[in-house]
Amino acid sequence: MAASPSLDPTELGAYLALIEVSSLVRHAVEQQLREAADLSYVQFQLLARLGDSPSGCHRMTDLADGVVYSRSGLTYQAQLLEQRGLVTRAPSRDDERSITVTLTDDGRAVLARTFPGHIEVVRRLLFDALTRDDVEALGGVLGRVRDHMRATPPRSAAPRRRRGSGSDSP
Amino acid sequence: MAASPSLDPTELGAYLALIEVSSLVRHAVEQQLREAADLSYVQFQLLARLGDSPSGCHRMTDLADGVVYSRSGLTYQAQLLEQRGLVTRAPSRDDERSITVTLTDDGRAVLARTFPGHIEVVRRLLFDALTRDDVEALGGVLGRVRDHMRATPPRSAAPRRRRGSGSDSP
DNA sequence: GGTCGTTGGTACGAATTCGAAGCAAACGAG
DNA sequence: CTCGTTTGCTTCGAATTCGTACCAACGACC
Repeated sequence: MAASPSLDPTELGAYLALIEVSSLVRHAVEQQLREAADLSYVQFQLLARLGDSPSGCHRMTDLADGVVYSRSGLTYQAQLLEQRGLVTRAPSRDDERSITVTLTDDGRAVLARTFPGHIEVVRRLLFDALTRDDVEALGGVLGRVRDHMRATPPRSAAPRRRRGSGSDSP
Repeated sequence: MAASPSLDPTELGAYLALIEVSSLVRHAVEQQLREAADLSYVQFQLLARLGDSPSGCHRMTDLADGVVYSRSGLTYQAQLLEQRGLVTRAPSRDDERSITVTLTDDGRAVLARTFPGHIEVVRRLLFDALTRDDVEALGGVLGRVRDHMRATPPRSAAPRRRRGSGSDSP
């Protein structure tokens, strides 16, 4: 283990700014969404992801992994969305244990109705202070980080069991 | 109001990457902190902020605003930290209704013990994929955004009352 | 074709989170 | 000085969140 894997002031500053900015954005967006469509941020993210998909559907696990959420939490949210008629849940044909979540027309409508306001808040908060170059730099760097994080380490859902000592053998 | 304040693909990508990266970092860090010191992320942030302060103390409200947390949530967390002896709470001398939260020696010790591991995770996740220039660009841009967000709009704690119709007069 | 380990999802309980309501101290105008 | 307003914090109830335990379906292997 490294004795002092300390961060430069620059790195520390970047990290703190990242957390602070994302918290503030989240907070603001959350209020806007709640007020405009009575959706939590996760719910909106789920709808957005489904709307983005060509098929308009996804497996539960992929959704949970995508929005970085616990599986049980996703079950809860999916139930809520289903009760409101914004999504449908049905077992997959390929894999009997998979549940396929599909965006309904109502869901798509809500998404379409909510998106502009959401975007507006984000633009005002995030991009009004930035130049074109800033935005490109930001996107580039964060994209690289995302790829890095999604590649190597444990995914959103940690491996099911956690054996005491070192070697978990296949 | 703008008819379509839509975001470029570039902007949208940057926004999504920001949310995704921050979520992943938060998630990873949270697990590490829980495991290493049985601290939630907020708790750690609070300790860190107090440790950063020259006086080692802050008002409740300033802490809540700093970490972007509800006031009631902060009360809860502060109680928890106080029970564990990591902070002290005492009414302020200047202002009888303010509570001053102060880091104890134990708290400082826990912070010192926990910091390296925390930093290590952040470095591995966030900075191992980045060049020096990347880090500087990231910090610069995000710093600018933070200043922008902290400046203009509603702070973490929304104004107390929200009158029905238009004119709230001073 | 049976068995073991893995994966996808759900129920349950415990802990957290937030907003609204409430209370007391401080401030400002008259 | 006194009243109305604002600010700082806590309590309360309701909703969310997560981890863990659990069940069912899949897959590999013998």
